[in-house]
Parts: sequence; C-alpha cells; structure tokens
Amino acid sequence: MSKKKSRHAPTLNDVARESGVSAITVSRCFRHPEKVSDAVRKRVMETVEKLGYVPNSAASALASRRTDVIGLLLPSLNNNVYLDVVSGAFDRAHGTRHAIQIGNHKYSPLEEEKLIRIFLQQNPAGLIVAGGEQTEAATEMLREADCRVVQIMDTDVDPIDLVIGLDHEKAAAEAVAGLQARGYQRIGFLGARMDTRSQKRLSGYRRVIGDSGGEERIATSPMPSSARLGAQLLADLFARYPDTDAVFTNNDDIALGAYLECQRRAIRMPEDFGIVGFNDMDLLEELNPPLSTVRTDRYRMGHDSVDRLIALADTARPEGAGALDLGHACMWRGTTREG
Amino acid sequence: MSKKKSRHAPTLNDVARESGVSAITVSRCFRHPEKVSDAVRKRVMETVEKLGYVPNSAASALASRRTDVIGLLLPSLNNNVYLDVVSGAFDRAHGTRHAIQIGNHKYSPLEEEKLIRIFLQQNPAGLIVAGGEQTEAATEMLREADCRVVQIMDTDVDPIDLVIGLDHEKAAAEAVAGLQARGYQRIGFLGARMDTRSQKRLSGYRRVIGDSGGEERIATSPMPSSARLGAQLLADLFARYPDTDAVFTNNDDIALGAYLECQRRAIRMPEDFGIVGFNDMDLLEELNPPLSTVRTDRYRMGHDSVDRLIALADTARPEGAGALDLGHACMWRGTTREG
DNA sequence: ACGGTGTATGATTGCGCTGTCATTGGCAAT
DNA sequence: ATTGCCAATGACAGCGCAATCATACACCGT
Repeated sequence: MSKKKSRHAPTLNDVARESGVSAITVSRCFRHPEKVSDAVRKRVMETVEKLGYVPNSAASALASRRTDVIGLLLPSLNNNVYLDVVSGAFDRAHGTRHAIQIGNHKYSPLEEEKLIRIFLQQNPAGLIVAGGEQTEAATEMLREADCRVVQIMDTDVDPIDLVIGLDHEKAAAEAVAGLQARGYQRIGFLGARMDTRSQKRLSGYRRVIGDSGGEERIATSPMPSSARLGAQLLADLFARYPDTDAVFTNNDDIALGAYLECQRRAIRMPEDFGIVGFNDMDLLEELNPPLSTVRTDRYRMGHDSVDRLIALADTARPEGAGALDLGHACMWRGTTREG
Repeated sequence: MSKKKSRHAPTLNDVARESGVSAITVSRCFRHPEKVSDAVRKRVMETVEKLGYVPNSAASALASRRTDVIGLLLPSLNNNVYLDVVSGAFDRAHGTRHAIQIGNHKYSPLEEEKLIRIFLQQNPAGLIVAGGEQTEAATEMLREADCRVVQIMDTDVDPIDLVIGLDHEKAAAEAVAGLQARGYQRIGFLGARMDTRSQKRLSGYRRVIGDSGGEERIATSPMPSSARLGAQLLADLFARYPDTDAVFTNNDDIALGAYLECQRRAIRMPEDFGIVGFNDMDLLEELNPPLSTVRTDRYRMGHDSVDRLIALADTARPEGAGALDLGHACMWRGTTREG
C-alpha cells in the first residue's frame, strides 16, 4: 500500500519530504511566510512549483476553522448594478487565495437571513452584505460573527465593521436640486421596486421639493425596474400631473423607459422636459441626446470591500466602525438644460 | 475540557448523541437518506432542526474528497450575456447543498487553464466551462477530470460529457438569410472582440452572403463590444461601403450602437436600413422602433447545466457525450421590414 | 429449524492541514 | 562563560466528516 500512488495530487507532506523540511514549515510558507527564513522559503517554493502542489482548501479550512471564502450577499443577479459590484470583487480577489462566493436573496430579508446563517457557519474569511434591511436576527448574527463584515451600497446604515457606499438621500437631493437649478419647476419622481435604497432616493427628492415649496409628483411600482416599467410610470405621472416638466428616477432602467416614452410622445429633451437617472450605466452616454444621470461607483464598492476584507481578515472587530463614502457625481448631459 | 463548549456550532456528533444514534447515521441522513429508515431519519432531522446543525462542508470535503462546489468558468463579468447564465445557475443551485463558484478568465485561454487547474484540484462536484478555445492542456485536464464537465454556449465543440448551447453559425446564417428574405441586398457584418463564437457568427454570415453571390462587407474590432464601438463600426462600414442597406451584428451592444448611429444620421429604419442584433437583451424591445435580434436562452444554459451536473454528480463519464441544443429564435421587429 | 439474503446501523480510521507548544541554535548583554 | 532572548523549525494532535468494513436482525423458502 505504500507504493507510489499515481494520479494523486501532491500533498503538503510530499513537498516537505522533497524539500527536506517538516510539513508545518511548508504550511507556514503559505500562511505566514514572514516566519520562515528566505532560504528555506525559496527552496520550498521551488519544490511547490516542481510538484505542482496546490493546497487543499478543505483540509486547510478544517484545521484552521477558517475558510478562504469571502461571501458576497446580493439582492439580485438580474441587475447591472450588482454585476459591477461582482466584477470589482472578483478582480480584487483574483490571484489571492481568496474565493468569492455569491449569495442571491432576491430582495427577501428572510432569505438573506438564511444565507447569512449558512455562510457564517462555514467560517468565511469575510462577508459583504449589500443590505440595509436585514432582519433583527440577521443583524445580530452579523454582530456576533467572528469574521469582518462590510456593508456596501449605503453609507447611512448602522455599521458593524465597515461601510462602503454612498449617501443615496444626498445624491438624490443633489440631482433634484440640480434640476431646479436648470430651470425645471414641476419635477416628478419615478421609482420601481422601492427597496430601502429607493426609499432613500425618494426621501432626498421629497426633501428638496418640500424645501422649495413645490408639489410632490410621485409614481412608483413594487415591480422590478425595467425600461418598460419606466415608460408606464411616466405615462402614469403624466396622467395625473400633465404639466410635469422633469423627472428624477430611481435608476437608469426607469430613466431609459421614460426617455423612450418621451421620444414616442415627441416631447423635446432637454428643452421641454428633463430626465435624470441613477447609476450611470454605460449605454446612457451613447443616446441622442445622452441621458443625464447620477454616477455611482459600484465596481469600486465590490473591489474595495474585498480589499478591506483581505486586509482585515483575522483581525478583531475594530472599535470604531468606519464608513467609506465613495460619493457620487451628477452627470449633466443632454436630457437636462445647461445649468 | 469536556464541559459544554459554548459558542460552538453543533457537530454531527452532537446531533448523533442527542438523537441516540451513531454519527455515521446522521451523516447518512444527509448524503444517502434512502439508506436510513424513515423513523430514524425523522428523529434525526428533528434534532438537526432543534440544534440548528449545519454540516461543515470543509470536513465533508476532506473526508469524501469531493466538494459541493460547482465551478462556473466564464470569459467575462462585464457582460449581460454571462450575467444571465450566472443567474440561471444560481437559481438552480439555490436550496441544494451545491454552491456555485465563479471563475473569470477574461477571454484568456492561459488564465482559463490556470483556473481549471485550481478548480479541479479542489475536487468540484462539477464544472461548467463557457469555452470553446481552451488550451491543449486545459482540454486534457477536463478529459481527465473526475467530475462531470458541461460546456456551454456553443454546440459545435468537441464534447467531453455534455454540451449545452446553440449553433451560432446557423443562427447567424438564419438571421442574414432573413434579412435577404426581407429585401435587403447589401448586408454588412459588424463585430467586436471576435472570440470563437463571434467567428462562428461571422462564418454564418459569410456562408449566406457567399451562397447568394453577394459581396462581403465586414467591420470588426478586437475591442470589447459596446454601443460606442457599434456606432464606430457602422461609420467605418459606411465609409467603405456607402450603399450598405442592412447589418447583422455580433451582439446587441453593437447593434444598439449601430441603431443610434443611424438615428444620428437620420437613416430610416426599417425602410432604408435594416439591423439585426444577437442575444435579445431586454431593452431592445422598448426602443422606437424596437430592434430586431436573435434570441438566445442564456438563463437556461446556466440553469440546465447546473441541473444536469447535479443529476450526473458521482456518475462515471458517459459513453456518448451528449449535446443539448437550446436553439435560437429570430425576433423580427421594427428595424427590419416585414418578410 | 436452517442457511441465505437483504436491510439498517455502528466502529474504526484517516482525509490534509494548521494550532499549539517544544526545541534548537545564534547572539547580545552581563 | 553564562544567561536570557528571539528567530527558525519541528512534533504532535485533532479539526468534523464519510468510506469501508463489520455487525445485528428481520424475513424468506425449504
């Protein structure tokens, strides 16, 4: 039985024997390279290369009670917004020993709670949640978790370890105020799905409209956002407020739908009607006229949260939980008049 | 030391003790439920529920030399096409013990080879590759792999276990023939990135144009596709072939760019110019006029490949590798004349 | 009553790695 | 030379589970 086992991946022991060191030293070359002398590490790494050794992550996880998995819990996978987050996260994790594992709870807090439980049970290296409306139990689990947690998308959530996002209320307020500054006076709000972030954008809209003594003109739907829905919402808004002269929308899909509806109705943009979207998906800039929107940096949210998680892995929960505001940028383009 | 350990997830042994059975029986309740009597299984499952036991996947993987991970190797994460695949894969895996792990090789065969090696080393439950242009070594590894492999996107690749996709050459040919049937006579091809699948679409175009004795009018770019590039490619094509009266494009991004460029040039669609895209992303149908395209079912590719992999897990490599053609559908809409 | 057959359950072992603690040897301070 | 200290390395045990083989028992036909 102690013959050479063919077709069998080399183990840590194989590398150790071949390099003339003990197994634990080989292990250290991977986990704590600073604790191994340069000479030995070099020799070991050459053997690793030669044998094509790849650490067995299951064994490592079992022994250390810690996986190299970073969980990424998202509310949707049908949405470009989260695709950008995923893309940033994967780019940062690439080449490290960390793997990103995605969970999709489809905007269901209960589902999210279940996913958090499952993920935490596997002792992830870190967890990224794009939440904002977790259940009590979920929040409690995250607080008790013995891995660092990054909350992304919003900045105004109760922070656990680190928050990376932007202030949706403020961004919306700025967009609406920008519309006013550009001479639009009867500004409406179009929103779909109306999750917590959409609610924040709505309240930013409300604040500015309220402060200026204007009338709220709101059309929303619980449906997921789409261009088609955007067109319907605009139609709905016009039915109720025919003199509306601009809309700020929940997101770019809705904005695009409104934009296309305006084209169908031969409403001139930006002269007679203004539109501002939210997120700045690539396409908008190519339209004629290009669509104004609020740019957000989703890629960086994904990228930076993984980056921080790798840096913070195996550290204790920091005293003061931090917030990293990635900000936003209003992109005033062809669907709004000059300021 | 044998006090009750607080803050410690219950293990299989805890469940076993609590239910009055042995550990292996509890294990069997999860892995091979049919081998346990109903009465015992019910009792065990109640205990599982009561203690909130969740199997430790690292330990399971180590002991069984098999993880519950299904690898999904993709060439891009900046693309709606693959997002749909991901979405389908996650939906199918949801609620099973299987986890999807994504790898993004960014259209680099060498990177893909590296990812395949890393994934295989962890003994995945299955592997999904959206390839078509693997390196020799990569193909060899997949053939030798002791997990089932599903190749998606194309049907005309050399199959390993199972192929799920569509015939891009045929789909393209049908689209171009459709343009001809609708009276367009000087049809161009617009393509970006020109990976293998794009090449197949191009050769479908070439075949039909050649068969009809027409002239090839081709504008391509190695850049990733985008609406902006689509506009440029159309401009390029017009510069060389001013009398072109229709284009079939590599994908919808390019089609959209061409569409917008036509709008800018005030070229009337479908009367004076026809456009057909590829993939059918949601947005197209909302445009004025709605954009004609070839519909492909990416969601189902993701969904079904996970489905098959779960069914085939732990089975031997089938004798005759199968191919599942999900087909396509030409969506003749507003950018092409009536047939 | 008997052996044969099949089903349900258990005992043992080890998967590959890393945490912990022990050991070694070199070197500076005394 | 002695002590103390630190850096580098090693021995050992065990993480939680499932494969394997062993065992117990019910049930069958003869």
